[in-house]
Amino acid sequence: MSDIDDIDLPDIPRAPVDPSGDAFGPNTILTDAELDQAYPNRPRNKNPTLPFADLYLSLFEPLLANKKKKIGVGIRGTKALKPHEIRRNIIDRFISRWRNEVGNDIYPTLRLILCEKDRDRSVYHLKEKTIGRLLVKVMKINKDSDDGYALINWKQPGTSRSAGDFALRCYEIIRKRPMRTTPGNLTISRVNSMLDRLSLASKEEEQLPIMTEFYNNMNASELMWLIRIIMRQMKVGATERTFFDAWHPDAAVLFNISSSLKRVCWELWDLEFRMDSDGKSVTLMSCFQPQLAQFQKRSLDDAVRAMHLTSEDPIFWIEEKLDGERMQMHYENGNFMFWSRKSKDYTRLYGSCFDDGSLTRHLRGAFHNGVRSIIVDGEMITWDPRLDCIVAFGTLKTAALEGIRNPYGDGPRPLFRIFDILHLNGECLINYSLRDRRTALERSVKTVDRRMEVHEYEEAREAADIERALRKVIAEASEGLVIKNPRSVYRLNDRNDDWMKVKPEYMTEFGESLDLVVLGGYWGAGARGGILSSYLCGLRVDGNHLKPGENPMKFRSFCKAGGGFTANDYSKIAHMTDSQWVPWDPKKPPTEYIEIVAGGRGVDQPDVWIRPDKSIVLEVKAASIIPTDEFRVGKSLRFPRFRRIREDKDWQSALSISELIALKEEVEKEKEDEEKRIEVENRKRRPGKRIKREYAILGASDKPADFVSAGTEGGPQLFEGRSFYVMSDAAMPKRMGKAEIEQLIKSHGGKIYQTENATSNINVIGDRNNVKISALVKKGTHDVIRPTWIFDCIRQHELDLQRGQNGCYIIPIETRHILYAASSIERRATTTVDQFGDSYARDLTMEELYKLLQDMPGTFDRTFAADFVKGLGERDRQGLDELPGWMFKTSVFYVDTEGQGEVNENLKPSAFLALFAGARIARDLQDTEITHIVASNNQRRLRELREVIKWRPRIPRIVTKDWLKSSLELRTVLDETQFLPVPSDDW
DNA sequence: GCTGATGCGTC
DNA sequence: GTCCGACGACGCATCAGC
DNA sequence: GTCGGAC
Repeated sequence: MSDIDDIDLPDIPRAPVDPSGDAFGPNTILTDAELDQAYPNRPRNKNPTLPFADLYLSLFEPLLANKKKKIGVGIRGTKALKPHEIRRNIIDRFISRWRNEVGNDIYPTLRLILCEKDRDRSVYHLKEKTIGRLLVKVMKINKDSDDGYALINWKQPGTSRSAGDFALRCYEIIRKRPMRTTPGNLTISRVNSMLDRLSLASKEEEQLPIMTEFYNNMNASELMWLIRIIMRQMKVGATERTFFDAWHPDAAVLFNISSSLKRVCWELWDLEFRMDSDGKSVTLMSCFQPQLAQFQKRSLDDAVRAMHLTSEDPIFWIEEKLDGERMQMHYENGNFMFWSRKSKDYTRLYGSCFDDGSLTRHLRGAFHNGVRSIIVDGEMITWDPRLDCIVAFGTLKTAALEGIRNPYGDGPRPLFRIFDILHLNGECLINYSLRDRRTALERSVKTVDRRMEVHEYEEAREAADIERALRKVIAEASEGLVIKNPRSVYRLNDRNDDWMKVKPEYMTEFGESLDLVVLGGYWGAGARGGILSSYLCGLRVDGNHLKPGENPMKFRSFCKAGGGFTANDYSKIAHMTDSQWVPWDPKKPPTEYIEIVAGGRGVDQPDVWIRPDKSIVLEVKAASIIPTDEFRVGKSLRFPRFRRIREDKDWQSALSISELIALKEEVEKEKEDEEKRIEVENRKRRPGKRIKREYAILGASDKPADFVSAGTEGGPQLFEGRSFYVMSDAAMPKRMGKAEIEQLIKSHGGKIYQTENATSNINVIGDRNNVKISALVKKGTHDVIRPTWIFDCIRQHELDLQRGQNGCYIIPIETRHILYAASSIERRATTTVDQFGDSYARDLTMEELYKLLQDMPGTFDRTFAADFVKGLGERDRQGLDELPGWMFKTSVFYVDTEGQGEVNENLKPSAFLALFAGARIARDLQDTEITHIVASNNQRRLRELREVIKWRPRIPRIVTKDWLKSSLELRTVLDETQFLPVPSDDW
């Protein structure tokens, strides 16, 4: 008897495995025979499909005409129909006409009406810009003519009211041509096959003839609606819900379990037929619409109330909300399939069997015996095995691709965290409670360490439990929490109170809130056509960033804000900035005031700009500050949204670049503090139990802190005379945009090029295997060095400067700096030794280390250091191999003795660590070269220390031993302010 | 051949 | 409450244009 | 993802 059979499952008949559904991907064009086999009961039409023009004449335009609520249209004696009732009537009439005149197969037309849900035809790669270009060619007009310009700049307000409505603008322009005015004679079926061809065409030379064919056979209205279909934006005031309801009472259910329009049309054409509970099951290899979590905007108590706790079962669940991608996985007898939240097939990325893919090849033995088939729901995240932590959002695809190329490498890789199960061995589980599903999940899936894991949850009873979890989440810079009702069934394609997301912003105003100056504007689309609906915001250049002689009213682009405005906000802003807007000329950008990313790169240039002193200040809220290449500041906002107009502020009092850096640090510190508080609380409750911080390695999120000091004025420049080609952003030890890295290099005198052949002896920098880097690696002409090396060099340089040394010391390459070695640097790196024979890269045993320290001649007491090695406990030695010998080369440490003349036992290992990393150990606190004091958190002693060092020209940083340890673990000198000893009296 | 523009899909 | 469209950031893929 | 607005 297998484990699964232990689960008490009611006797639900086994759902048949559907042979149709998603087994054929988009654009598989099947023969009739194949179709007959896959869909034996599909309906056949008795007559040809209706003319394409009928769609707009009897459906789209009538629907559009009844989109808005009309008052007083009731005919005398009858009750006025509500717009949605009118719309429903229109749809009903269209469907019944189709049944009468054509037959029961409505699929050809429904896939045009609900084009955004049609997954049987893949994407066209055509949007406004490209369609505009094609149309110019199709109509053989000059792209610089008025009409050509109006097509490309479709959002720009002009003479007509079509600003922001691309299809409408096309209509206006097409209508002027000597074209047919009466509808053409293309049938819906013919349009479908032409669209099939269009979706297979990828190049302009293939697209153009098809578009021309459309153009020659349609009138302007038909073309307008065709363009809406191609762009998958009907905007007709009726979406799939309305059509499904009109088509068949089970249509929505079938769509939710299959995501297939084809099945909705071909299996539910008969109104007499109703699906039974068996048919309503989630089935294997058929993509279902996942359940979503509702945003909880009321109080935590309300959230708890929504869990419907009873005295018999007063429990709800708390899960961490993971910052990855929602993914469903289907498995049957060695075959896998994956789909994303919006039903995109990702099997190619993660694998179809145990022999391929970035994930599935590692999943042998992931299921308990007896599991023949299973469907699970979870979050795909990125895991870095080297740091043993979750990698920041946005790296998943990269990691998965790398996992395919290099399945057994030790780089970041996909990790699938499963939190639900929908199907097991032929049984659909959606109608079981979450708690029962969980039991089934735990009995069927085995953890494959850091590849596929069952997501943890925590049982809770009251709001205080959420609060506690929330604080922990803040400290770990996590996304938030999901609160789940363990008694709830799985509701497909639904957002309800059974799953609720709770975000930290709710409690504390932790989300960043920033006052930004508006620099530019963008014309809006659709309902916001004809107005400036989105604004380019910027930061004032100040401090070191402003070069002498520059206009102090200089701003750099930082983010765009286009959400959160009410209609009233827009009119107010329009009023406040009236007649101050200047069209943006890409050839002559107003660089005196506004800097955007140079060289044509970066985010779209604004349509219009405004002088900062004539502009306004917007308060913008965001989830976090993130690195970017698109904005000149090098940082941007995640999920930015407008809050209010700051009429009390102007360009001078709004946020500047230095203030942003300060703000960022402050936010991080607050998080640290919060974390400490929770640790204290937890300790009180469970003394001795260590806080498990599996997923939040110190410094993994954002540290080391920013390099605030750009290069020094006048002094020697670290990278003087060196050339660099930065090929990617930095993933380690923190994420940093390509532009930001380039900026960093430039500010230290380095020259930046955009190709490796620009000059000889170029340093190629890269941190991931993107296309460009892969191509270069293939050529094998250049070494690719990780950005960490740049950071290490700069940090070292900054330390040198602190100590008054002006030398420019370039750190030798170590193995960990190498992304790819074409030459012999790898060998050189491993054989590089310093003057004491201390390997930069090779692991040292404790014996070797002990000997090394004893043999070292020099200015300080070697036995003092060597003694530490002997005295080290096993625990302290762990994880301290492979230490970079240069890291603290120019640092002078004083390990506090608390005036006892004897180093505190707790601090002993610190001294050893520092020493090994190249630091000098000062024996006397009076030594004025001391750069760092390693101290405990004894409040009285801290006060004494600060008193002693207060007047020194170079004030040493007081740090905890954790700073040293973490710095060494991460191989980077971390920001000291994150590791200030926190005074406490109990030590 | 490389670069930038454009589109798609994730959040 | 629920739905829907108009917006934000990123990374990757692909093609047009030089 | 976020948000406002229509219903």
